[in-house]
Amino acid sequence: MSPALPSGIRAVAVAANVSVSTVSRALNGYGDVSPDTRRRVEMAAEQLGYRASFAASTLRRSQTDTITFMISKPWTRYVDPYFLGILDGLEMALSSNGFELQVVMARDFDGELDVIRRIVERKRSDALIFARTRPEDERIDWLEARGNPFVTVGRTLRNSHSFVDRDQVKLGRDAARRLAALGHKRIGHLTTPLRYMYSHLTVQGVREGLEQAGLTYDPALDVECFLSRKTGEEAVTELFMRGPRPTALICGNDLIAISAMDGLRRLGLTPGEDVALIGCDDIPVAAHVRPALTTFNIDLGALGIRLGRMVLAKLNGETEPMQELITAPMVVRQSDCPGAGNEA
Amino acid sequence: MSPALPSGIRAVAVAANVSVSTVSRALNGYGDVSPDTRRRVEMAAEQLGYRASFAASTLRRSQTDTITFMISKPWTRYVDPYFLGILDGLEMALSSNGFELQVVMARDFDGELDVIRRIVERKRSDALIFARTRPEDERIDWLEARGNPFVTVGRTLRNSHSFVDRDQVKLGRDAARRLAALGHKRIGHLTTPLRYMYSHLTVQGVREGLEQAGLTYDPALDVECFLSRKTGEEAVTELFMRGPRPTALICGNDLIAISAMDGLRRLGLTPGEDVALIGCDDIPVAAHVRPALTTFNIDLGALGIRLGRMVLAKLNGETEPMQELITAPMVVRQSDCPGAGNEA
DNA sequence: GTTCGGTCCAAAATCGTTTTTGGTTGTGAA
DNA sequence: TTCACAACCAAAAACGATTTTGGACCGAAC
Repeated sequence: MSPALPSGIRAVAVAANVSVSTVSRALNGYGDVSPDTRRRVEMAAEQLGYRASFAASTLRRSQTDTITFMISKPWTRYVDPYFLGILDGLEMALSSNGFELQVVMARDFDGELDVIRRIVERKRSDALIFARTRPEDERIDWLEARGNPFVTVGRTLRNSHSFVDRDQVKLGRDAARRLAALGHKRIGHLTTPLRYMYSHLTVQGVREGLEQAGLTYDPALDVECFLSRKTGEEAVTELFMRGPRPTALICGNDLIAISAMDGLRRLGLTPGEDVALIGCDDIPVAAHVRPALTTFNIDLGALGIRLGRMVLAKLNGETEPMQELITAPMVVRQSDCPGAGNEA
Repeated sequence: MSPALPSGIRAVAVAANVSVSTVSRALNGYGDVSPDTRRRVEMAAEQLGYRASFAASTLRRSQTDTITFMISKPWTRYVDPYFLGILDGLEMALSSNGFELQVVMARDFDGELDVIRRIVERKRSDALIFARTRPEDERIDWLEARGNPFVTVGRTLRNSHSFVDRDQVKLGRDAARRLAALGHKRIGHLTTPLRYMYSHLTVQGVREGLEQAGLTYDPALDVECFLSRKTGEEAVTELFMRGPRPTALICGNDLIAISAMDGLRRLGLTPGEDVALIGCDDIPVAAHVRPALTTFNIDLGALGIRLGRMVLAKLNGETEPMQELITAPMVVRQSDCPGAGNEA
């Protein structure tokens, strides 16, 4: 009985007429290999379609060269441009440094920590990234306690970790101040779910903006929207039925704003004339609806790139928390009309 | 010098006062382990936060229990609901069978095959799934030649492989027939990029529908849209400037339709009154724009689940190609108005 | 009192790399 | 001629799990 045919790196070694260890050194760019030998090995590998088994090399090096991004599933159907835009930039930053990006999905809120634990405990990834942070976030607590590298998109109440985030406070402030400057006195706010930290930051910004403009903040003008259930349309109906009507609406995102327009029309009001609207995110359709939506643009690709840089720095031994805020510029279109206070 | 502290499965074995192999058998649900021992092992593992290293168990079993979905990057920013909706259902189908879903992104078209090769040659995944197939698709050729399990969303010219797909032909037919029945004689088509197979199938369906309705198909009424560059807005301008104007537009997707509305208004036409529109995909805003968009809904979650089932069947040894078509029902709203032919 | 069958478990081989350790070859200087 | 030193390479020891192989123990049957 002849010995089994060699496979894997061994086959390459045979083909290149060289030892196994030499193949490894040649392919991984180490020294101690003559240029000639290196080329011979590379050609043999190429010809055999050989690449080091991920499992084997990971096991030996205890490094995956892989970064994992976790997508929160409950939101996927509605805020995808958000996630995919980030992934776009992130992938670019990582792949140009020899890392691979890999994405996993969490079934639901409770599942998120489970997903993270599976990844980390099974050592499938060198670092983690996720978004949609909560004011108190057990995922962050767990990762911090375990000392695992990670970066988030979004802050928490403690802010003890590394993150990249949009400057939501400024964004809320800018929206409120613009509407106030346009003469609006009663400004409503259709917020994104308050389960998320960024919603609170926006509320805070709106409040600051209103107060800076000499208006008082009235919580009764805020309605929390859940895109999967309560759209802007329903929120508008509720808000306009229950008390003195606002003349302007700050909307937590563009989808809320666009469906709110529909709700306004249902009440016989003309969005962009009777009621001003400002959205957030500048999704592709924002420029094409009527009235064209005034909103805040965010360069998601750039955000992704910064995330990538940050996580790579962490893997390079950086231990201090890194925290970056990105300013989202307002894109003025037509939906933010002057308020009655201006006409008076 | 005392021996190093045991770690990994060995630590569990010590804690449970049992041999290493017994721990493995207990944790993986094999026989030959008494219920009592099994519980002791499970408790020890739980307490130590132990899980089998992915690399090690993969190496030994040469199975990853992981399915990879590849997202084509060029489209991410615009057609995202498409991808994430599918992933949603897919994740569900896989995780309930003990498999993990993992997503990778391809930088560009040429990068797609590279990504696939990396995954397959490094044995990172048991099977592959991807969408956006082309009439001739080298990814499929490569995977077929190598005999690697995979399933696609979308067909090719040869159709020799397993896929799940929307019934684009029927969809195009339905759209054309409806508009014809509404009295339209000149029906334009703003197509998705013809690089993709599904665009061709839609064109074919539209053509069939027109001919069934006694109209002749005029290629001069088709304009190819690239969402990143030529939006529906530009396409409408081009189409309406260069010849006899159509009175109805079939749009390859909702984003094209919504931006086409904007283009129509720019020409002084009222979408949904002067020109009928039908979109495709039923994205979240479709119901909220004015006029509310008539479009085709597709249950992406269901599509994902079918994909998952199919790929699992393949891993269970099924070798025959499996091919499923999903019918997308039309959602009638307001944008598809009667044509002049009806009024005459 | 053996022998046999079951039930359980320990030791060792294995998966395919990387990395260490040590050895061989050849060249130039003493 | 010999020695030191490069420059290169082969063999073997990891990495951490799974799985095979074989052995211990116990009760029942002959």
